[in-house]
Amino acid sequence: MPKHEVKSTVKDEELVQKRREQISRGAVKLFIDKGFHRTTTREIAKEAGFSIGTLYEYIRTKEDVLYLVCDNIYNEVKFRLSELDNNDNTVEGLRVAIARYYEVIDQMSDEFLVMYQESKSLPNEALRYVLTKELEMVEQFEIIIRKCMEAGNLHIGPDEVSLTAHHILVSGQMWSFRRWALRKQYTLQRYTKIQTDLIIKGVEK
Amino acid sequence: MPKHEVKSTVKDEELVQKRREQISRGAVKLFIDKGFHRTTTREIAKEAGFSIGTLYEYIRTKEDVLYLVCDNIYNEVKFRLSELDNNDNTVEGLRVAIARYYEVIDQMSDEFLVMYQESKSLPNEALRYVLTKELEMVEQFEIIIRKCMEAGNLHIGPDEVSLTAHHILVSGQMWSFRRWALRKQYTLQRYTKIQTDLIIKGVEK
Amino acid sequence: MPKHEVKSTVKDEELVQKRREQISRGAVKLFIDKGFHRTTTREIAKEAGFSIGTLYEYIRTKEDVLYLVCDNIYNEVKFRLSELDNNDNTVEGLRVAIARYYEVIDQMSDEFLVMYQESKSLPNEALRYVLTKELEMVEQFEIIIRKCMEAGNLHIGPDEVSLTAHHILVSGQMWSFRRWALRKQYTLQRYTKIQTDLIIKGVEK
Amino acid sequence: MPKHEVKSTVKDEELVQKRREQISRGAVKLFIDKGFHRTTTREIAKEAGFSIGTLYEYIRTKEDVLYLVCDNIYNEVKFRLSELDNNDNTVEGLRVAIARYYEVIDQMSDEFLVMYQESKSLPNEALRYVLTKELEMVEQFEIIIRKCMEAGNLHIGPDEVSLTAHHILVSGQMWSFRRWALRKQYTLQRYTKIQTDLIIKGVEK
DNA sequence: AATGAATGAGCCTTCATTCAT
DNA sequence: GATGAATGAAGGCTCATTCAT
Repeated sequence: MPKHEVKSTVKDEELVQKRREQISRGAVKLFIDKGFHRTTTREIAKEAGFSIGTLYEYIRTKEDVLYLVCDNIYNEVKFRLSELDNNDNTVEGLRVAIARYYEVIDQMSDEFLVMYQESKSLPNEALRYVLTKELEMVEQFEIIIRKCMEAGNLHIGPDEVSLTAHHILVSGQMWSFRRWALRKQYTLQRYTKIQTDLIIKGVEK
Repeated sequence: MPKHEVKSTVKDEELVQKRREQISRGAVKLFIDKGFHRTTTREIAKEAGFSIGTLYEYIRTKEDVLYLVCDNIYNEVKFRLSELDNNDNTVEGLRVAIARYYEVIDQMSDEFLVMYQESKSLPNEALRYVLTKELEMVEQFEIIIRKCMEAGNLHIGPDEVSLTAHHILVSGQMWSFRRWALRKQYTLQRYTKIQTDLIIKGVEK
Repeated sequence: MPKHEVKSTVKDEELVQKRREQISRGAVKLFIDKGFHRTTTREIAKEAGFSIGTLYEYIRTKEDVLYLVCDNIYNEVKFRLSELDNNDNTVEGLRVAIARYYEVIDQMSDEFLVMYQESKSLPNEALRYVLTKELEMVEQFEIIIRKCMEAGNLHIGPDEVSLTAHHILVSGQMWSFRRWALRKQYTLQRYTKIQTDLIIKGVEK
Repeated sequence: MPKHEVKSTVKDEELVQKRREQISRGAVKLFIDKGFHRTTTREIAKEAGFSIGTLYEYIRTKEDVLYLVCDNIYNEVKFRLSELDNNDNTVEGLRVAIARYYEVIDQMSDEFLVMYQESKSLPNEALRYVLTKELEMVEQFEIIIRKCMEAGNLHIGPDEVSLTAHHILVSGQMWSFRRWALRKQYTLQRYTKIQTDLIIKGVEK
């Protein structure tokens, strides 16, 4: 799946990166606050620190901004999770990976919300690209789980690998989606412990 | 939490109910297709079968329509789940309840998606009301779980009751949110079996 | 060639006709003054006597307005020329027809200018429709000329019929296009006499 | 009428000429294709082969480009017609001049169209200058006609001289404006013959 | 109670022009 | 002299909402 491309009239590639960073950073704030549809391009430009004309030197449509935002969040998540790519094939390694993932979500809770609530507004091609990235994250956990299995540290039906991976992601998203309910009752640490136990005991023989 | 009230200029309460039913039924279709923001009030009126003027005799703002839709979906879900309110305190009863819930979600998948993706656009008061309903559903499962526990059929820490209930809801929503990925690999039956085992084995001693 | 259709959201067909009349009448004034591109839709609405929103109940794009204007002018011209459709097969009858045509152009000089200078901005389909109408006018004169020939009152090669008809139209348009130069030196009457002589003597044996 | 002046910040007069040549040459292409209003200054700069900033070193406004284009076309036409300035006072000489003029138009048909359809967008002063040039061309033909008359080769009322000259120009423009209709029926040669006969027989005793 | 024409604030986007480098 | 990033006024168009009939 090729990266969805956002056209810019500006030639200096470095500047384009910098400006898009500004756009994305500003837009998330606004999207968190009012959602994609209620945010105007003028507000986005203002928040990014330049004029509406300049904004449109770096994007072609408002939807491009949404894509930029989603793309940035994913890359950030991926980057933060990349450190997990260790070779610890124990269940403990899995636990750590899950915990790390929850942490990332906890820190980027707002961004997650935006991404999941607004990505449906992406144009088709961009949406497919984002879904691909989502699958990549599922795969990342599938790999970790399989390594545990191959090392004989986890016993689990082959059908359940994918489901468990999905489940890890979803339980993480739950911490973001339902924080209005969950944070009244649980700390991140407690939530992590309970969920991880649920997942791992659930799949263990 | 009092029900969020939608003002109408029409006196005949029965007619109001009937018309709102029409509005909601038509609007869901549109929201499923294009989302709340991309759907116009004119389209809603047309789908409902009457004029834009008439639409505004039964609602005050477009957001009222969204509320009507969310409210209707919740009521439908609640109604379908109400049959579960039995006194079967066995783990098997819990299994059946979960399965029933998944079934409902499977049948109303589109409506679920709408509700969860668009409810953030509700005005504050209405949003709170909807969240309340969500919590009521969590509670419904908490009650079933507690009954199992009190009957000695399930052993589980007190902290985990609420979380397990949330978990049931979320795993159900997952079937709706991630159908693009999950339905390629699982049937509803298989999904139900695996998830239920996960949940129940996870919480059992 | 089917009439190019302009969509309207308003159902009352009579009202649509009335409003479009208003739009066209107002728009010509503005187009005469500033041309199509320099006229804004807001100005068109204001000149027509209603709000921008109302304007867009009767057209879909700004180009529709241009089409309305061109269509109206053509119909007006055609209506005014329709009285010529007599059965006078003499050269005198041709003279009268030409004179009548020049008169119409003289009275609608501004409208003519607009039509010929702006019609290139019409969307393709509408442009073709307008050209068709132009050809119909050529044909109208061809018919009159042929009748003269068949009655033995005019002798002219078959190839030259069409060209003479075009020539009549163009010499008429010349009175509109070059008025800045011609009106200094000629009255309409004098211009008509000279041109007609030129045309008729030119084609006569 | 003094030549309309286009200001430039660049001192080197030779460079200015060269650059403006580039601008004009590129712009005609674009104007032919999309018209003056739909062509952007960026496109003009690109087509000319340099940056938008550089473009504005040689013009002050977009309208200056239009003026440059119109001026260039006129000069080209004038240059091509200058060879006609012979001393052949026969009717044959007039025929040749007309034929030569039609040829030029046939070759520069697109440019003609641009000039006549877009010159109304020129600022007032520039428009007057262009009209002056148009009159100069009329005069050029008037002179040829008068020479024929004085040599006793053509008999024509004094009033008709100017009109005939105008007519020659307009019949030439007609070949450009109405090519969509005329070229289906006539070759340039045939068109030239018929039109010239019409003009000359028409004015001859 | 129903209709649908009218309204206008406000949105996204373009593009001529400027100016610091 | 050349460049191209920045600007913001202005344009076309939409759509939630109202109100006279």
